[in-house]
Amino acid sequence: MAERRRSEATRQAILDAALELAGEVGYAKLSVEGIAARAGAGKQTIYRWWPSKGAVLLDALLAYTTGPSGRIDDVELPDTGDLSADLKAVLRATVEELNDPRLSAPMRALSTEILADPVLAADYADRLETPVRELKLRRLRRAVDAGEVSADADLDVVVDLLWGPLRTRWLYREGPLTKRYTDRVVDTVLNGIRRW
Amino acid sequence: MAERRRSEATRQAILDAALELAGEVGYAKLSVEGIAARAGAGKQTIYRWWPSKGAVLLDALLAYTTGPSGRIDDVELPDTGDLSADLKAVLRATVEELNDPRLSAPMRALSTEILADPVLAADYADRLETPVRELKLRRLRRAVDAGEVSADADLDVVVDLLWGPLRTRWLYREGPLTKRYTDRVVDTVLNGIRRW
Amino acid sequence: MAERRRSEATRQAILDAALELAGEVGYAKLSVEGIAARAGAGKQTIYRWWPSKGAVLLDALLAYTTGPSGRIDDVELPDTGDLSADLKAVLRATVEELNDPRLSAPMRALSTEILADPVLAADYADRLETPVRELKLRRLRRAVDAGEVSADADLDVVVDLLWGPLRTRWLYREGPLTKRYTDRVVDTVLNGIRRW
Amino acid sequence: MAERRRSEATRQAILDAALELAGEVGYAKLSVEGIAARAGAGKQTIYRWWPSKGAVLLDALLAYTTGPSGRIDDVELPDTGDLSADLKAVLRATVEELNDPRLSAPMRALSTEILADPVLAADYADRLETPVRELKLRRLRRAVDAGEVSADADLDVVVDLLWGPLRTRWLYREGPLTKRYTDRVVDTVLNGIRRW
DNA sequence: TCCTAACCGAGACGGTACGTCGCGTCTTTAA
DNA sequence: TTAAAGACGCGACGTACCGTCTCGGTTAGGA
Repeated sequence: MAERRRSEATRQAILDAALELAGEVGYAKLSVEGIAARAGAGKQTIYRWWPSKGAVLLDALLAYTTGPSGRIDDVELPDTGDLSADLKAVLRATVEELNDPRLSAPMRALSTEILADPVLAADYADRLETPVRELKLRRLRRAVDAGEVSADADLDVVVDLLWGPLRTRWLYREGPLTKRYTDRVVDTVLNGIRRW
Repeated sequence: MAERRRSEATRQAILDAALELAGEVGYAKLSVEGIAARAGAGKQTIYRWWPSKGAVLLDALLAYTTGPSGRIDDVELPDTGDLSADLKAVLRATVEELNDPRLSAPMRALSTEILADPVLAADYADRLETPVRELKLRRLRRAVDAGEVSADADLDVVVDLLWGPLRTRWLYREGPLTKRYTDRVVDTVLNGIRRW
Repeated sequence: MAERRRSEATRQAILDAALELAGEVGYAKLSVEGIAARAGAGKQTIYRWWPSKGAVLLDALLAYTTGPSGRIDDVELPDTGDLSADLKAVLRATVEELNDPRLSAPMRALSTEILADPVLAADYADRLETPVRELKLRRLRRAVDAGEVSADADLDVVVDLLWGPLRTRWLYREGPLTKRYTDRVVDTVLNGIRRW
Repeated sequence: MAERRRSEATRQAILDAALELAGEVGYAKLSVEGIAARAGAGKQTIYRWWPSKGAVLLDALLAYTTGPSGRIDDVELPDTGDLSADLKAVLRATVEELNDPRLSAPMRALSTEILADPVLAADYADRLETPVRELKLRRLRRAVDAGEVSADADLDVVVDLLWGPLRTRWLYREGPLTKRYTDRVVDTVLNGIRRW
């Protein structure tokens, strides 16, 4: 195994410190030096195990959102048989997360790192974006099977339509994130806007 | 009058330098010092007129995209009477812009600044996002009037659905930006995914 | 005449401001910008008439110490016939001046400029140091004529011996400037230290 | 122990660079930035260990004048039994030092800093001025013991009389520094100027 | 159980860029 | 023509972090 004598306590302290500091001081003032100091760790310890500040954040967020198991795959989106209701419920939960500064601040920090660092972007895609997208696709495929959704819909595009606007709105702070907004997104995606 | 004896030549040199450098060295290495050096200007001259690196970029991009007039409002999206075709044409143009590093690099740099700076975000919204959104809304309203689009569609949401996914895909580098992708977005938004 | 349409009021305001600021903020923070602002003058006005910050200070101190006449030559050191008493009186007056921050601070500022600027040093020598030294030499020559002082004394050296130590002590802050100290200097210079 | 893991090589490089630059560019253009660049060191390394540019110069001069030992106390002024000859020899050596730009330029730079910075002045007094003065006083006390010098002479004043005029002449560039001048100073101080 | 390597905290180091201050020059407008 | 005002290019300031590099001290494996 690669990491043999790594101190688990220190690893946790660093992830915690990163999350806390991102929430407290914001992305712009988040520094490796600061994380190390808050964690009571040496800078070298961070550089030994993570290639960048963003990688620390990614690990921290993954650990935080998935809990101790670290597994995403064994989760499923709700499936009550009513796609519209299920999507609205999921998006409402997302809105709640994005409105919680404890989670939102580190996510914004991570996003900033991702924008500037294609390697981190790929890592993020592999470890968070893709598995989560797979969840969403599974739910949509079931809706196709159930005859709720047209068989020739491009489900990848549908995922982007459902979650993309919310992310953009949040990132650019283009407006308040409300449940009314996500409900309308779901309705519009389902029904389209064409007048028949 | 506000700024009276400001040097127009220097202002232009700074905006040009900012755009060039963002394209050449990328966001992470874009520095006020570098912009000043490239422009043959003093750092103080930049700090005198712009509150931040991002504000310079915003001005630079505005000047670049709107040309010498600086006006956005007197532009209109194409209206051939076929909404689907018009939207696809516009989004294809957007794809082309986002695939051009000369424009894409500074836009990415600006986005990074916006994420971290709410003041800049508001400025961006006022001066670029809102006027451009208004263009889009005008075109959609005409489609409503023409009976192409359902009268009870929330046009603000529709704008987000049409342009949001593209922006997200570009920002997070989640996949290639192709005309096929935007065509499908348009089709899906227009038709919806519900099976009738 | 060289200076034709020069504004006397502005000249005075600048000299006053220089003296005041040197006293208030100390040499290190004394700036042309500050003097101009305090005097309500433009920076260019200072650069038009003085070659350096130090030259302003020199003019300011000359104007202050000599009063409106601006003449030094028609002054004389006291001559009561008792050289020792006269020298002690003069040096006590000097001590008093050096202990007065209103005069001492600008003088220290001027000294700092002189150390770094040989041109200013020459100007200072011509306009202040040399005339004052001449006063001192005249008094000593009278003491020689009166038979109080040995005819083969090098009076230039004597002037340095009498005033040099005080200046060094003041510049380097090597000890308190007291009348007891200058009295002893006078006694020692007059009597020598050799044991007969 | 205070400073533990400080790099001795860097320390030396900084002191050397400071001395060289003071000699080459003069005080006015001596900058921390320049010293760091010349020494191949970061600015922060200088600020970490010295409170000011002047403190670097003081250390550099102390290291240079005392050699690797760093001790002043175990030196003695010459004592041939002839005070006049001994003093003249010492002052002639001082004249030579002050006429050597390699030493004189940094000393002038240090003096300029001392004028403006009382803290540095105190440091200078403690570490250079006072020990050297003690040397001088020891030689004079021996002359008193030998009966060469009157027992009621104030030896502190005598030190000032012997070395003060030279320093003033040098600092203000009031005249050439010659051996003839210092010889006359010694003679005058020893004999006094009173006509008996 | 001891030895010894890897890991740890701490933090100095050479750098880069920050945002600020003041320099001396310049240009504009008003008197 | 002089003056107030202040923008300009420039250079240095002192600070914050970067990522790399020692330094002991500690701590867990394999001998």
